[in-house]
Amino acid sequence: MSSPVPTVSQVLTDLVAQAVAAAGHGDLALPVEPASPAGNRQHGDYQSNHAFRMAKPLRSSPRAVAEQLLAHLPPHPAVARAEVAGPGFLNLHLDEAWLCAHLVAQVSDPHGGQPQDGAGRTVVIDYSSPNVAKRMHIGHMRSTIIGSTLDRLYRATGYRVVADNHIGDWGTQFGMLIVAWRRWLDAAAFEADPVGELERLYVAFREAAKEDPALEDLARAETAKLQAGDPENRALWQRFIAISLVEFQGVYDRLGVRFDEVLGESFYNPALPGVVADLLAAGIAEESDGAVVVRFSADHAVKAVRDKILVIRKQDGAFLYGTTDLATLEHRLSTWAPAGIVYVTDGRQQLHFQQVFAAWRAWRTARGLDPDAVALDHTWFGTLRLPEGHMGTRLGNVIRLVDLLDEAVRRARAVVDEKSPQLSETERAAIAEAVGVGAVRYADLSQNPQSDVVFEWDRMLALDGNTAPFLMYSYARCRSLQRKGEVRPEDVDLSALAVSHELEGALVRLLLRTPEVVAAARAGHRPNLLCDHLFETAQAFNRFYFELDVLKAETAALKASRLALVEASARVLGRGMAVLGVPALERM
RNA sequence: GCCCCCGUAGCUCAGUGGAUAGAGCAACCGCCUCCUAAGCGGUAGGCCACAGGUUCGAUUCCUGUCGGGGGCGCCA
Repeated sequence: MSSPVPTVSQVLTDLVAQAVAAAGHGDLALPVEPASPAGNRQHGDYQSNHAFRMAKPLRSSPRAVAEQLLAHLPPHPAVARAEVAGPGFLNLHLDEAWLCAHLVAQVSDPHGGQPQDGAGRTVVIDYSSPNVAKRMHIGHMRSTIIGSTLDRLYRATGYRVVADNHIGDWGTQFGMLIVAWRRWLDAAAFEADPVGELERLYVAFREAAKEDPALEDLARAETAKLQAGDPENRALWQRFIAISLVEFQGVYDRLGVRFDEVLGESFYNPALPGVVADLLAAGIAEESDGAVVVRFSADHAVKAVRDKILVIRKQDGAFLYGTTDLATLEHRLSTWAPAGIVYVTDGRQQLHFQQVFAAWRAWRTARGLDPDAVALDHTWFGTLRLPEGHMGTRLGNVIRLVDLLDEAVRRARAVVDEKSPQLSETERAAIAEAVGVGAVRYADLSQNPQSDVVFEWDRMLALDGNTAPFLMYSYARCRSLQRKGEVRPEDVDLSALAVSHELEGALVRLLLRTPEVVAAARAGHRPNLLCDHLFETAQAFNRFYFELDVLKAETAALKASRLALVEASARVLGRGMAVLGVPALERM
């Protein structure tokens, strides 16, 4: 329907590429370094550092090459002025009328000017993956929130995404649970909080087994019966899964998380003997002390796996999660033919995934198949710890995810009640829910995923400064202004946009950069880049809002222009917040 | 022992092979008769752990040292 809108960086990079060709250096086979926003306003809007790259092969000075590029730079409406500065920077000062027109084109585009570079490609994203029969705690938060944001980033850039929740629904804990269920079930407690009761039963079992080791044997027997298809155990197991999924869904609905598939570990169970047999037959795996292992050589290309062993079948014949991961990989590849698979887990699983990937690649090669048919990516995040140390069900210091959300909403509610007492009870409750949950999501997303996190309530639940509520407030201000001015967003004449003040110019430039930032955040699996940018953009909006009059602007033209800028801001912020999973409210 | 991450303002953290390293919080000084003060402006705060190297340019890349976290055959 509409032609795609290039990013500003793309327009300028193309221009530099043309200058390279016009200067007769098109044969350098050197990809043109993308033009980047200038670090300092005095250095223009964007800068091209490509002359530095070209200088060496040309045996010339960067400065001289930059001068040459400048001389051959084709005229373009975007560029008001270009100059060479310092040792060889090509500084580009952009034309504000062009910037405005480009911003209007961007925000009018169905994709918000977001290049759809993933069009036609599929990516599977594996995230959240909680264990059945346990309530989700804050340890599940990072995978869920970061994963769902990667999901949104990929979709925003045109990919077809298969979000797959690989839940932990298989394993020896079910035997324990079945034993405990039959002995100690508190029916009333189960009625009130089903998964909470399952969790209590599990902990009770572990406690009791310390005193009475015979319980372990009973549990093993029940696990074996379950795996052999015993109808009673199987029915119980299915019930555990069903109630757990209901519980998870409650959290997912609040967090704005949804999956395309929920294929738990048990789904792959039937395939596991075949995987092991195949790997043995292919010579990838071998028997060792009664177990089956994949052994990696001391000079393996992947340094991390050197001299390491991946066990895929235990001495007792049971399979491990590495086995399941291999079967899962095969299934995903044959079912969805993805260009990539992204696993979002804790950083402590780095070695595990390196081993699984290496084993799978060797297996592919042994079958005469392309090991590079799919890009495997383990996107890991830093460990979440409590100020006092580690957290665990058995340590008894877990913070449940629902409790975190409830506390966030409670704090948000106190602020809403104070700031907006005129709103109805229902509306204040809805705002508090959105603000609280948004704050939690943003707190996790706004730092580098790979940093370790020490969980602190006040930081996680902050409502001022660089937080989701700040973005939400900025957006709500746009809408408030439109209501007061009695303009419907869809009626705003965007073409009236012009820059008459440097605060407007700064805002326009930031709004225009958003698609570049979304692309970078997706490519680097770094949602925090988008958080930073939206925060900066919202700050620029608030400065504009504070300093300049919109509805009371001196002239009709100025008012029209500023209303256009407000609408453009609302669209960009709203779109960006949607990618982060932070709700955009009409008022707060 | 080997492998992976981290060390940036008082605190919590961003950041990039580019020009003068940023934000939030905390501290201090200001701004609501005016479109939402969940906001805006200002002051103060730094050997980017340390030492070498790579180059036009290193906080960023490489090597080493020190300090912290994590992982390393039958848990996930």
